[in-house]
Amino acid sequence: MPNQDDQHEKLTEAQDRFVASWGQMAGAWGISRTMAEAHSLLYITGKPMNTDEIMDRLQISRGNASMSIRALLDWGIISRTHKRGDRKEYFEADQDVWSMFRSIVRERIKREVEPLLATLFEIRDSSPAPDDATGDQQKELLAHQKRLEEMLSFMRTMEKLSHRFVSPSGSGLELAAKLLTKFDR
Amino acid sequence: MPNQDDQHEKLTEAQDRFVASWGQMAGAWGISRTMAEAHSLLYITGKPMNTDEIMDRLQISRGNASMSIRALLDWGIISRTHKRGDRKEYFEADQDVWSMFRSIVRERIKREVEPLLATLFEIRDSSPAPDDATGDQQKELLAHQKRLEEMLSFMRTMEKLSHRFVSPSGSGLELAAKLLTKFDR
DNA sequence: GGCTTGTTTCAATTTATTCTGAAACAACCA
DNA sequence: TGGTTGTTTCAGAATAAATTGAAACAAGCC
Repeated sequence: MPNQDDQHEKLTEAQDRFVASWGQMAGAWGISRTMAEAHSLLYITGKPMNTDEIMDRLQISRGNASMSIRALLDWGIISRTHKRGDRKEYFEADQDVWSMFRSIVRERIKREVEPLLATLFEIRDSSPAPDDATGDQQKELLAHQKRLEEMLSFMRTMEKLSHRFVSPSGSGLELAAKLLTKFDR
Repeated sequence: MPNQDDQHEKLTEAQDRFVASWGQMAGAWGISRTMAEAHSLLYITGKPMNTDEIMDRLQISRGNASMSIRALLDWGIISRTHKRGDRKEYFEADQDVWSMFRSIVRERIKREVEPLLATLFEIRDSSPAPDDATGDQQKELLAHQKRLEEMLSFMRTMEKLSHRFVSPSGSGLELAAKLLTKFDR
């Protein structure tokens, strides 16, 4: 029968593996490796931790820890807590994966989709009007306009779709997703 | 009334702006700036272009152009063409935004989600079994298991959902998306 | 005020990524 | 086969991004 230390060591090892594999995905999610690691550490341990504990566990500098934690707070996927009789700040991760995911989507729309949409509108408005041209040139301008419109319409559909998922009433996201996959093929 | 050269200059300018704004998003999408620029150039001009034309227009080196084009081919969002009487290879972008998007999702699932899922399964299997423990330790192991399971279940739902969108029969993606947003609030 | 504890900032450095340019390669032609 | 045109590769250079560590800052306490 395994003893307690054995068990604990294995647990820690599993946690570390979880953190590492999450860190690898960081790039894909548009956040830095440390951010991803800190977040996954808080998620998988389920325990509030302070800056020093995070530094020690991830072997990173104080500055890096501070900035990564700040960024996670800005993204809204971790939150501050306090322990009685301890002046340090503690941080904990949202334990609901779906709500965590919603926060990420919300933030990425704000940071990436919205600015791009704004630019696309600008470009459309500053593109030459097909009415003012004739013949082949007019065709070309019309085609250009069409491509812009299609991209715009796509982006707006995606934006609206995401907002739906993200909105307070959008907790249906989980249900919707499950339903969609349930009735597959 | 605007003359032809005026019009053409404005068109080129609009295209350049499109390419630039797309390039800015590159990081967020997990591809390099040049890849994004080359792709958006092919998309917005709608014309097949050869390596030299792309180099000139984007002001990049031959090596960079070659590698970026190759990567785009690998992602399946541009394709080769040829012109009669011209030995050069030409490249053109998929003009259907939705199918383009599907290719991207398909590729990202393959590159990011699937490996992560595999690792998560491994971690679950190598995590210590709660049965072997007692008391608080058992509680802790159970909580760990639960968090792993939730993450796994989330990722699998997402994977299935994406596969649905991506599958040949999944051309319904566009319709589904439009419907979902249509009946909003 | 001065002391202790905890947090943030940021210039300098390290690390990772992207890009260049020239050489190697490949395919065709006479 | 040698010449021409087009493409790919890759070591080194340039660029961008993340990280460190020490100093500055805050807040509480005596």
